[in-house]
Amino acid sequence: MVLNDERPLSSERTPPPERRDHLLAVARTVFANGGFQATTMDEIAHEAGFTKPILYQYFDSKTELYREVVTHTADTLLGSLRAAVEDATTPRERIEVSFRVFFDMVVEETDAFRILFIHSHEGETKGDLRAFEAALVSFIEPLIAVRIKPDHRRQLAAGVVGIAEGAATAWLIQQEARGWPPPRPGVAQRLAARSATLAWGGLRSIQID
Amino acid sequence: MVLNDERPLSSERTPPPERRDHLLAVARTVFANGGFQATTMDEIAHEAGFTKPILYQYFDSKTELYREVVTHTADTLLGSLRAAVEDATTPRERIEVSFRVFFDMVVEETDAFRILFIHSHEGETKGDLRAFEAALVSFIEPLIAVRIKPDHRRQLAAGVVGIAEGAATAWLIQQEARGWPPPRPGVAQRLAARSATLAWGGLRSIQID
DNA sequence: TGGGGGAGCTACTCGCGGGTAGCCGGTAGG
DNA sequence: CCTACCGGCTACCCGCGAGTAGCTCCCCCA
Repeated sequence: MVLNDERPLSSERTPPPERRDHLLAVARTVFANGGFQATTMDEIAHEAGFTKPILYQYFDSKTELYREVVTHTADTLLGSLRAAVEDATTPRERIEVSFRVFFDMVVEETDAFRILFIHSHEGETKGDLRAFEAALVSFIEPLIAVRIKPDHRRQLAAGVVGIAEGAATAWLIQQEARGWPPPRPGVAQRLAARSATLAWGGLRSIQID
Repeated sequence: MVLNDERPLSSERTPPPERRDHLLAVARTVFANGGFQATTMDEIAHEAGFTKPILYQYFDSKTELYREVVTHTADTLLGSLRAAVEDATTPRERIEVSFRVFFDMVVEETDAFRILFIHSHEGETKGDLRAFEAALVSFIEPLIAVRIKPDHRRQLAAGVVGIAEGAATAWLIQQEARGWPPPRPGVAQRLAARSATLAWGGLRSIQID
């Protein structure tokens, strides 16, 4: 319950409005490194240059904070995907552009994806993650133009999402093993192009049923 | 430090030797339902008809127990895969039989796979899981006969594994949502055949680089 | 029928970390 | 220069669950 009269606040570090975003960003990084359980609120607060009570001014609980991190990432990706597909015309183009958007984000927002794919989720955080995966599959589903049974289409969509996740996970783990060097330029394009070829080639060979 | 002189032990429920296996099996089910964190040792012990101290006679710690569950499953799957591929002759056959083995086990040993794919692995348990995924990718890698760069081959292998995991996860979640009905007969074949088609078709369209 | 032994259980300790009460110091205003 | 206010921090509480000490009761044997 902060009434927030705007006093000048002379030598302030980060004024409250931006502070929330800052805290979210820090939380994202710390969660990315350690996962949900292993990360403590003290750790996040300290990393952000504050202490726990401040954190609790902005977020009701650890779970809440984590969910916000996850859903923010998920929403961002899904938004980008939808926007990108708008501009594409052919089915193949839609698949390719989707992979491009996906891997661009994996490479540029690595922390976010480490949370989504490397650490998995139990308990309170499980639901959001499943919803995200389901949303990805549902996004891909209508892009599959073959005339097949709904459950077959859904399975193929899950497979295509799996291709992306598999390649992304492998890349993330490799990067981690190498101590997070700066990503080689063009790596996102390469990952996307190869995955798209695999997926598209696979989809082309599906028989109508 | 049990010296285990073999006295008859008349009206024993489960004699120590089998008891360990029993406990492992129960642990697998309970972990499958709740994941690592949410499951307590009390819960496992009680579910097995005993109490905590007994559990600690066979396993040094919760983490140890969990790791044993995970590696047992992983080893079983990898063993079956290796055996199955022996008998196959053509590359396509090897891919197909691998998917068959994989989905057979997903459908028949559902609990094991819920642990591997649906639940979380942070901290201590993370390493084993990653090793398992890496082993799967490494298993698929040599089955890809195209002449391409090593990193490209590895990425494709990760993609193929992703197809399997994506389809498996989707099926598991669907089963859970439906309250774990008995799997429809032939579902493993269907999942395997469709996934194999997707993967094989995709691999066929890869360009040599 | 009494005694000894051991398997298994009850009931505890202890550390950890999420969440919070209440103090403290600095700044601004008189 | 003194005082009042308030942002932020220190220091605490509390529940939970992993791991364990030690009791109990049952079974076997004398």
